[in-house]
Amino acid sequence: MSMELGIGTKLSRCETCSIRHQAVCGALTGPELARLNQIAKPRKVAAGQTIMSDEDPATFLANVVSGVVKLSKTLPDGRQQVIGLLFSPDFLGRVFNETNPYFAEAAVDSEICSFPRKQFEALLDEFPGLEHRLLEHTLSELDSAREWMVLLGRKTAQEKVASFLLLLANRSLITGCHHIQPGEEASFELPLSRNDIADYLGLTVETVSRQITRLKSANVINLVDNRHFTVPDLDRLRDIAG
Amino acid sequence: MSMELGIGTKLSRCETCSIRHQAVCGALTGPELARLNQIAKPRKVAAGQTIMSDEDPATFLANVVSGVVKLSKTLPDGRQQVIGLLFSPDFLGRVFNETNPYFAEAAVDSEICSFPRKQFEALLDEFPGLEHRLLEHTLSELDSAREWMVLLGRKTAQEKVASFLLLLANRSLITGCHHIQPGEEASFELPLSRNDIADYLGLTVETVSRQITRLKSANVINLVDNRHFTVPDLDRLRDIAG
DNA sequence: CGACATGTTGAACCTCATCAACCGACGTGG
DNA sequence: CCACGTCGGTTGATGAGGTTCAACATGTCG
Repeated sequence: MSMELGIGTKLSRCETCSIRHQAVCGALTGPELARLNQIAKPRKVAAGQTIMSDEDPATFLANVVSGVVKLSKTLPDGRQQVIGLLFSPDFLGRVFNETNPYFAEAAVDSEICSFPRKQFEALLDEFPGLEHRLLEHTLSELDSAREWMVLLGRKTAQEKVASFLLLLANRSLITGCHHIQPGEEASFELPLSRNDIADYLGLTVETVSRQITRLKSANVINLVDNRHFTVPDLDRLRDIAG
Repeated sequence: MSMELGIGTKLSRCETCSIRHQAVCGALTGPELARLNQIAKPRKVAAGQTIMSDEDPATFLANVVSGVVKLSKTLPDGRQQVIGLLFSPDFLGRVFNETNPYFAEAAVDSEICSFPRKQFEALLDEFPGLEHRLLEHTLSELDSAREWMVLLGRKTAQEKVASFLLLLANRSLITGCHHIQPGEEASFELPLSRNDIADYLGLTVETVSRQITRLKSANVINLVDNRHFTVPDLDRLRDIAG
């Protein structure tokens, strides 16, 4: 049985999970982790597939195991705003609430590990360490959201695009565990279409496109293709991002 | 001793606190509440006074007991963004972090009840119920922040101003426990200067001023003075807010 | 090959920012 | 007591940054 523990027994899925220590699950060990394992259901999600929708009841929560998840909200008349990107050890969904607070879809091919909401909440109640991890995670999401509010409210198109590229660079460096040698150009992937980038930055596709070509002309970035770019000098990008 | 309990003893400050059940403290009773009471320090803050600054180390946290607290962030070149308003039972400050994530100042004369951060964190660790309350609070702050991102990124000046007035109306109705009779005009207070409103909405003072007079001309709102307005028909305001 | 999606580029337009003047309220000092 | 400066708010004229609309390029898939 994969949920038994002890020398010689088979390891459970949670125990061998690649993000075990980074994600909220990191709070649990032994029999506690086994309990989580019982309700965890891994799932592959292809790029473009929706994971959860606002309007829908919040039936499950999830960890992002790999890939990128795009969170968005839409105004009645169709205007859209991307309100966040979730990367590898991030947590997805809304605990203690009956409806999802946003629309979530896979930006690139991704893997998530989902939990039925009610059962996960029961575990939160039972294991304060788990709830603590979730709190820490929520707090840092709140910090990021507020940082983004400054961008949306006060930055120019140029600064917005630069900030976005910088964000990707930072996240890629973390999750990829990639160390750049001085002088080495780091290469990054754009997990979003121009349209989604625009919706993330509160701009239009055209403006995003123009600003990207402008950064390219200024040799701040190089485009290897529409979805990959390199940054010769991160500090210069940082300056422009403000 | 005010921290002892039992029939006939004097009630502690926390026990008689007006927001005791609404704030995070609501999780505690009896000896637990007494522990919180030991580290709680109430404080009056005059309008305009700063409460905490980013850059400063996060030495304390607080509950907003009365009044309104303005949270903001400033770009190196001085551009400012108000990233949130805190009302009566809201929680102020950043647990588990060495520096404050924002600049906080009293928007109007306010009272807060502060706790040394380290000691409060120790209580969180000791009383899971307290941490749970804080999590719930943080989650709903995150929801609001994301809602505001839609406003900042996608709404027009007109919609922004209308949304802001609507927000005030909603918060006033909650905290004031005020029930509007059908046909009765509800009256609200603007806790922010035009300048701060602009910084909250990602606009300039001039645009805010123009949009307010526009709403006034359309009879959506009435200004009794610069800091007070009434709304004859909240649904109309809601329509304009989008 | 044509249909479609995604991205870039150009031109015209418009919303909102900028700059400046003005107004009323308030406090201070001659 | 009134002139004066200051502060918060409004209003007007002008202009720039970003949107809108449209054309075009490129790549992909039936």
